[in-house]
Amino acid sequence: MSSILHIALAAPVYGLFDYLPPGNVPEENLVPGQRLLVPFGRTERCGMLVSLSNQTSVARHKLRAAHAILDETPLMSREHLAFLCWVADYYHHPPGEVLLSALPVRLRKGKPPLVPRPDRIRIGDIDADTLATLERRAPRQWQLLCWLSDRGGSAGMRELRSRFDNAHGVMRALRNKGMITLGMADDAMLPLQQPQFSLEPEQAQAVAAVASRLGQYHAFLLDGITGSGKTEVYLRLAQQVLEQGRSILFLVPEISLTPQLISRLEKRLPGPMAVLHSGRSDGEREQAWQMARKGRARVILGTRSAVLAPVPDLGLVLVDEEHDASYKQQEGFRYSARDMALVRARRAGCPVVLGSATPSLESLKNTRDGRYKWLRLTRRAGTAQSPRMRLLDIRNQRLQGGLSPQLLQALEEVLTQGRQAMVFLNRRGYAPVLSCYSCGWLSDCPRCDARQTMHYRQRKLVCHHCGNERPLPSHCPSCGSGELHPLGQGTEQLEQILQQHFPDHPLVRIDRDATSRKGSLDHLLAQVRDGRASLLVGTQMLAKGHHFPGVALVGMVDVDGGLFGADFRAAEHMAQLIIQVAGRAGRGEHPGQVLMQTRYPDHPLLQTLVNEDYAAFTREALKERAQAELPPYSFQTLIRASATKAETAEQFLQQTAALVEKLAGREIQAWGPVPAPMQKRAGKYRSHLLLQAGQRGRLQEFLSTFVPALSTLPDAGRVRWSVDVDPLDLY
DNA sequence: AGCACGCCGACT
DNA sequence: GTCGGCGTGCTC
Repeated sequence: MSSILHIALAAPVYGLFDYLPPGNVPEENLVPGQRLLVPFGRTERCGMLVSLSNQTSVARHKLRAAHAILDETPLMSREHLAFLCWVADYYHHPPGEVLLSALPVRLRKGKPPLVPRPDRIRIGDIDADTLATLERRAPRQWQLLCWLSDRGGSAGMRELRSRFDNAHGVMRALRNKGMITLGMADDAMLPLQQPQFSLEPEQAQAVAAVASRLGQYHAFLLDGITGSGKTEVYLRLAQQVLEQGRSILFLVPEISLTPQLISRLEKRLPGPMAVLHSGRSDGEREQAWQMARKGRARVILGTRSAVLAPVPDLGLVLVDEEHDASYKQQEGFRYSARDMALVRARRAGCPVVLGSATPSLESLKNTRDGRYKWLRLTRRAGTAQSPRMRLLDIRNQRLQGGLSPQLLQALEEVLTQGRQAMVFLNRRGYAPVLSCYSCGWLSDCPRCDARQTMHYRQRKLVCHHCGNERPLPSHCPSCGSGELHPLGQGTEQLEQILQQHFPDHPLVRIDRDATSRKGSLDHLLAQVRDGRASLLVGTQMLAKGHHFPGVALVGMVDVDGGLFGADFRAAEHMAQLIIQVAGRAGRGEHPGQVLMQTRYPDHPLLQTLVNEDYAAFTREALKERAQAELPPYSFQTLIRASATKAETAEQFLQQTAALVEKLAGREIQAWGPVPAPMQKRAGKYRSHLLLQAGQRGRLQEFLSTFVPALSTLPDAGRVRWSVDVDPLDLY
């Protein structure tokens, strides 16, 4: 009885690779979910055993034996493997890349799992004589022992670290003497910290609605305005799920996973928490991943990729700010963590809650269709009032650095009252382009169809699309004249202008340039929170998740950018951004005001947002989408191709379009090939073919024969191509 | 993705 | 005469 091992390998090849079992290994030792070392071409790779059978479509002589088993116990359950295979199938992405991207980096490379780091410290054997000398000879060790004994002889490692700086050396010394022991917490449920306050009626209703469905799949949209207390709803639900001994997967957007959120959850939810996100080191991520896998952490908090982490006994899935674009991976394996969160909940048989103040049109449509239950939080907690929004018509205005006299006036008033104000501009750098007044030269990027942005302090020109940079020229590279001038504004310039205008009011700028060093964002945010800074300038980083209760005025320098975007989702994203930014104002007791500069004050999108609300905007937008048969009323898949020559990419997609025609019925429409909106990017020419269908099932069925056939097209080897199922933006 | 093979320019 | 540039092809 010869077994065939079906193994996933990280290679851009569809399907699994078949191997024979390693020599001298009893077959019962092979379990799906184990990693194996296998020969692959001339090298050796780490792969994941997905299944065993006695069948293979590979010629007998090509089969090779695996070299070794890397894990005694499998790293993934069969259910989790099945989920990941489902994901690979849905996105028509090579299963090896999907399965291995769900592993922490070291494990993916075939390294042995890290030894679990002890998370608890206990008093060991204390010898009276040694103790006496310790007080004099090693005061730090003495202090630590006293602290431990005050807490009943044991404490959590995290607690210890926050209490003692650089506890590592002290601990090692004590451990060598046997005076302390390190180990794992016994996972006994700690008592819940009951909150001291009660819920608003709407919050209580939302909690009750979800709680009534614990133990079964049900999807909820928690549609709650900024400040209405969505997080409190999550926390109450999580507490109930923990009491049942099940786990919570809590997804948040990239930017909002802050130390404040982590510590808030830690205070309210008992037991260890696994935090998974890209800002942590590989080691930290692996430790957290293992905690999740073994069920030692019952709360798994993370960004996009956390949706792929193994979580046994899943009892609740939470997706905060579900509309956020960072849930969609924009390169390689282009999955949507929000959508996969729903799939996971369905497979695990547990509720899923999507929360947002500005739900995506997709989710709103699902509530209309009855697929999600719509839970609304319409009241701000406490006495906080919703901000007043006003448009500032800047046509025929004398602007100073892009700021109108009205906006400057309003800022002045707020600042002299001793309150905080925020100026928002979704463009970093000093100016989006540098130009020569004598010859018309522009700071074009040599590798993209884009301009290089001027960065003043760093004295350079940078392309925000490919990263290409050069020193800031003092004279025109084309005609040699000294008449170089920046055109337009970025946050760096705003900072400078506002500083000159309000020299007595300390200012903080928050954008990717100002916060690139680890921890600098928290440092800047702290300055705002404790009132050291009264003026904030920044990009959309400001709009996400941070609370600024003291901000009484929000100025938006330019809301016109999103009004006429080429992308059909541009208006939706702009509306979400405006509402999210507006939500930063007046979370304290004062009502805030929001001033938006525009040259199109009559634009229907702006009118609806200002005179009505986001809900009114979404009703209009959904009508338009339905009429145009655009998502969520249809389903799309984008085939992207890029090559060093524009014709090569175009040619491949023409072959692709012909293939669509051959394989598809009327139900699949193909648009293109068309050059991508920014055709040249990072030195490559990019082209698109958009597929669309009225039904998801039809499109999926088509893709499952179509995508594998793509690699057989004549020019497939000459271009880089990728399949983007449910593309979020068409760039 | 790696890694090789393979055919054309500047170097000990 | 070789070292090495990256185009193309394969990996159970």
